[in-house]
This record gives sequence, structure tokens and C-alpha cells, in this order.
Amino acid sequence: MEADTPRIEEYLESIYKLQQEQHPVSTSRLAEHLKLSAPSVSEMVKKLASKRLVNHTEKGVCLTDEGNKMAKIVVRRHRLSERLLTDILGYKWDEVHDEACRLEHAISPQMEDRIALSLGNPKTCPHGHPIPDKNGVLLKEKVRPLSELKAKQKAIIVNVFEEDPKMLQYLASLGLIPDVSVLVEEVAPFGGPLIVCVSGSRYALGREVASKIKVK
Amino acid sequence: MEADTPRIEEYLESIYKLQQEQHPVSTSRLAEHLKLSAPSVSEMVKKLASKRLVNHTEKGVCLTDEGNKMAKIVVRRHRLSERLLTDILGYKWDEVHDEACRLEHAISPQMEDRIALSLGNPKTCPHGHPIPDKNGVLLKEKVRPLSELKAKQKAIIVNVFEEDPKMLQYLASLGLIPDVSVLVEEVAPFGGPLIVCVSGSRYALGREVASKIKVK
DNA sequence: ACAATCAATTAGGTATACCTAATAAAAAAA
DNA sequence: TTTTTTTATTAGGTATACCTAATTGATTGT
Repeated sequence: MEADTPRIEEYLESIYKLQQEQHPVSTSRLAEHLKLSAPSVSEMVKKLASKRLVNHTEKGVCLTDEGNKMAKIVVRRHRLSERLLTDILGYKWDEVHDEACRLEHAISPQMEDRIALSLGNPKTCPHGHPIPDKNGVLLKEKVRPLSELKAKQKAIIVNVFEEDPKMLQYLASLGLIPDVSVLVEEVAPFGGPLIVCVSGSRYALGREVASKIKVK
Repeated sequence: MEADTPRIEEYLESIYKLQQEQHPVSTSRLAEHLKLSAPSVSEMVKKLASKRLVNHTEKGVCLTDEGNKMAKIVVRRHRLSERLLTDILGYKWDEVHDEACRLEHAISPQMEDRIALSLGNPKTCPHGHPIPDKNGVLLKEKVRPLSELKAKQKAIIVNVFEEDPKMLQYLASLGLIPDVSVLVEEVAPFGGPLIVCVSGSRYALGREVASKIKVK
């Protein structure tokens, strides 16, 4: 049984990501996320289980310690790649996701170290998500969605949970990027928009959008 | 018929490299270089031919214009990757080949441009080999092996045709790297060693080794 | 010229990762 | 509770890229 490492990495990474919303990840959700058919995923999950990378129970799939470790390595490589792309190669934050998805599988442990060193051991990716350290230790700050803030509350953007380039461009155009301070001036009722003030300018922001911006 | 692009790139790159010594490349030579069995290569070559990437004659395989173009793109990405690794990530020249072999298949046209721009459009890889431009134009200088020089001749190293890390480390330790000036002090008869002078120091250099160092 | 050698292909078979269609099992709605 | 719907798996099948063993074809040596 020969392993197709990139494929395995892809699965582990997806499971890792989905676990954050839904603990044991369902086959269907995973299939949807990977854009594969449910039976394909069902089959592959069996293989991952036989390699002791996941536990497959009635309720769904979850990563074993080993699988979690591997997933975090991939996440680390993904986020380091993104930083390499923005900080050194001059990419914009909305252009890096897809590139990093390809790069992450071509990066050796040595290259991982070198990138981290050359970038001064960055703690987050360009979207503000933490980069796990070499041992898979990941420090996540306590955050809440911007959409939960009340009128007159002020906060600092920690990260932006969004991959769509168009949306990222839009957010960048408003200055809604990590480490920026935001003041909520007004919150419309019935799930209406927020009026926010970002570095001197005032904008109306939809709830949907605001819920993807995490602040502290 | 779905294409496994990295695999195809690997084949084209090998054919491209081997063509420089042996014009129509033989199946067996290709198989040896790719570390695959002859029948596997035979079969794959048929597929490449059906995609009009190679011409398959009795004497062997050669790249079509289309195949040549694709091969040069891969070579460009390989050599740009090597430069990225040395110039930005601090790798040594003996450490980059294998890494670049993985990276070259994960680089998009856009990333190719960005790397080139960030590095100031380098003309060669760390071993002195020319980097084809975007259109596949490759300017190769007229060179000859260091081993062909006569006593008292002086030359400048253009490139080093070698991939083995140990050998590259050795050459670097003697200062035998691109752009360095070398004076041949003496040439032993019957294929014996050359006595060369490199930046003030004198070394004995085997013929075999010297033949891999190209000078102008 | 003929046998020996070497190169290339054909034949037949493996593993991986995917698919659709059909079925079984579990959860939600009536 | 029974039906409907959703979710997961089995069954069966495809394509790709590899393999070994056997065969054909070309080259070389005597």
C-alpha cells in the first residue's frame, strides 16, 4: 500500500479545519469541502483510519493525535507559505490562498525552518490566523466575531475567516485587516448592518461579513 | 484521459536534459534517468506523443516545439526556485536541487513572475546555468570544460554541471563556483590531474571533476 | 552469415484514487 | 409510530501510472 502523501495531507487538513465547527466531522461535510463524492471520501477515510490518522466512529471522523500532528504541520506550511508570498514575493492577501494550497505539499521540514527563520518566525498568516510552531503548539487568542459587538464598543481585529479573493479585496479596501482598531458606532436591529469606524472612515458592514471578522 | 501534470513535467524535463548529450533520447536512457522500468517509460512516451509533446521515431524520443516550450518552463521554475532558496532563504548551493525538484511543479505562472521580479530577474541558477526567459528564450554562452584548458591558460567559470551535494560542497570549499577566475598552472599527461590556481590558492583537480566545470 | 547481445515493446497484472448507482441505516417529520 | 429524508456504505467500474516476464527487433562480434 503506497501512500499518496499530498492526498492524505489534503484530507487531514480539511478534517482539521472542519473540526473547528463540527467536532466529529461528517463524511458528507468532508466530501463537500474536498469537492469529492461521498463514497470516495468514505473509502479514503477507511484508509486514513487504517493508518491510525483518524478515528472513525458512528458520529463521524476525528483526527488521532498522530493525525492532528500531521494536520498542524500542513497548516504551518500553508500559513508560512502565505507569509512568504506576501512578505517576500509581494503578493496581496487575497492572492495567496490557492498558491499556498499547492506549495504546502512541496515544502520539506528544512524549508519550513528556513522560511520561518527568514521571515523572523511570524506568529500569524496574512489573515491573522496563528501559525502552529514546529511541535504543533498553536496559541489561539480568545476572540469573538465583530458582529457580536454592541454600539460604542471598540476592538482590535485579530483575524479574518474568509478565503474568497473578492471579499478579501473589499475588506482590505475598507482597512479591515488584522491588528487594526475598529469602533462600532451603531448596530441596526433585526440582524441589520453595523456602522463601523476604521482609521477615521465610517462604513456600513453587513452582519454576514462582520461575523467572519474576529476581534479581541 | 486525465493528465498527471507533475509526471508529464518530470518526463519532459528529463528528455530536455538528456537531449543535450544525446539528441534523440533512447527509452532506456530515459528510464535510467527517471529511475523507472523501460516498459513504463515506453508506455508513457506513447502518451506524450499522443499529446504532441514528443516525436517518437525509431532512433528515440525528441521534444516537439510544444514539448520543448513546456520543458523550458519547468527548467525556468526549477532554476528560479533554486535562486529563491539560495538568495532569499539562505540555502547553500548543494542543498537546493532536490528541494527545487519538488517546488518546480507547485509554481504558477504568476509566482514564477513574482520570484523573478523579487530576485531582480536573475540570469542564472546558483550553479551558473541560464534561466530561460518567459518565452523560453535561453541565452547560452559558448563554453568548454575546464579539463580542456592547457597549462598557463586562464578562464572564468561559467557553470558547474553537477548535482551531487558532496561534490558541490567540495567544489565550493575550493572556491570553484561561477564567475570565479581560474588559472591552470599545469596539466598532467595521460588524463592526470590539473594544477589550478583559484583566488590565490593552488589545488590539484581530477580530470573527471574538471570536465564538469564549464569555463569561458 | 549467424549467433549473441542489447534495446524496445507487448502482454498481462498491481495499486491508488476517483466515480455512479444501489442499498442500508439513522434522523427528522408527519 | 410510520413515513420520509438524509447520511453513509457497498458494489461495481474507470483511468493513471507503475511493475515483471516474455517477445520482437536491431546491432555487433566472430
